Amino acid sequence: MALQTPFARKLAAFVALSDDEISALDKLHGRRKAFPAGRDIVHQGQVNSSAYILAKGWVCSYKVLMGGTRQIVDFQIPGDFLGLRSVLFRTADHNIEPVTKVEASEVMVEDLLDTFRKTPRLATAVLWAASRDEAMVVEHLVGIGRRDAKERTAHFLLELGARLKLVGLGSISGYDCPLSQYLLSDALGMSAVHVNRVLRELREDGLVTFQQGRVEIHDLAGLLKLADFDMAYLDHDGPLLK
Amino acid sequence: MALQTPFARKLAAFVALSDDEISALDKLHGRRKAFPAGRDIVHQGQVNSSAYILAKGWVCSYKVLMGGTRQIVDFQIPGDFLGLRSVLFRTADHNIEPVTKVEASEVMVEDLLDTFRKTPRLATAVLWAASRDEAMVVEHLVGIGRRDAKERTAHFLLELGARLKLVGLGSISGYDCPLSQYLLSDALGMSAVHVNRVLRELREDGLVTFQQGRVEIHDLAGLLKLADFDMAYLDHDGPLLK
DNA sequence: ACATGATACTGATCTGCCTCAGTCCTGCTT
DNA sequence: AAGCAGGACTGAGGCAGATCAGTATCATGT
Repeated sequence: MALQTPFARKLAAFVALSDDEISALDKLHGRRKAFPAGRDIVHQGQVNSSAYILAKGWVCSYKVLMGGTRQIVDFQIPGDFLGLRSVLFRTADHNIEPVTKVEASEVMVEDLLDTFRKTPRLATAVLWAASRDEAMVVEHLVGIGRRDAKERTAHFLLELGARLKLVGLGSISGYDCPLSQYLLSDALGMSAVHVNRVLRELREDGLVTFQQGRVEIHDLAGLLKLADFDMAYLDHDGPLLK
Repeated sequence: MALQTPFARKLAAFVALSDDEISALDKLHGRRKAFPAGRDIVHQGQVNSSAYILAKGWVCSYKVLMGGTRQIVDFQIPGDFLGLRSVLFRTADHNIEPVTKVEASEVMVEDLLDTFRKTPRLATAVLWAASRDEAMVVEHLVGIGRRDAKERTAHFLLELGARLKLVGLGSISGYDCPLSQYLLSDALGMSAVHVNRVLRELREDGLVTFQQGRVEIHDLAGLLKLADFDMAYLDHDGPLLK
């Protein structure tokens, strides 16, 4: 059976999926819903929210704190699972906001737990996918904690490129990116003003340009070196679970 | 059947465990090993490392970057799972270093995957535990990205207290803490010098003292307010999965 | 044709935190 | 008892990045 969805394709990188498992995954996809850009799909504190599998468009997950400032934890792109934690914890611990117009399949909690019961290998696969997401958050943590603004920005652009390439939405030399400098600043933990200056510096150094919604990587080697980028945490060679 | 280990106690917060499941969990605990403080249990890039369930002592997980600086991602205390990602990814993406003398039970990969296959509810439970860890990492990310040094330190001390209380190693008013100011600085993403100044400020404000390995919380309300602390991500009211 | 609102971009000033360069104290080694 | 290492602690000076206060450009709607 062919791998239909980007989500199945992602899981297949870890667990060699049987036909039964693939069809169980397909059944997981519930009603397809559309969301406009800007209005939250899930918000902090919401109980019994749904989970989704993202089919089209970009979203970001973020947390708000007292001062009104927010920290974007990660962006999600097609094939990514949304709101798994919100479901497992019953109450959402973060907001999810569409960056662009978005289409996503709803996943019902009971269906999810039921699928785990009937096809335990899929539970392991989802655990793997969640661990991969955690690895990404850890990488952001390290970036914000110990990389300076320029390295951090470079790293971010490289990571995004690598992720998009894995789902067929970009190449090593460039990709379309709907993020504003404000969104970038909320994700990178710096001011929008500074994001702007850093992007100018990267441009002047001949490393990357990010203009009109398009990222072009001009000097990959230089960028990799600046960012100390190691994509081990995104890339694995073949399914672990046969 | 009684819940023997802190690990089982933690999982029971999410999944109501049957006798069969509890004994499956117990069988997961392999050889008990001891490690001296300071020498890494697992290091970045190591392949086929084991996972462990921490029984005694504290460890930290950290990543090193080019400049030789490191970022501590989290500390683990008894009952926590160590190196799950290293196992699922086949190669470790971070280091694990004992902060004190440590005892831990080794978990073999095959046993783990086997347990998931035979008792799928345990797979869901481990997924939940992993998600809880991710929630903690997310909270650190937000802290480093958007909280200033004082708020961040306050938040850290509160979180540690809450976690220790859950496993019976401390109370709301204080706990023993074997961390040096250097370790703190690596975790909080600031210099040791600054950690020292911030701790002094917190002490002078009458909020907390951290001296001679002991944290005493003197003004809980004030500290909670300063840190904008919300323990929803650590605390859940009863098992989700009956 | 003219407001309105996003987003990109810039210069000037201010500040939180880092770095350097120490001191003091305690416990360990020889 | 001296010597030494690790950790807590302090002051002075510097800098990365924040904040403030704009301008320029483009796409909306009216």
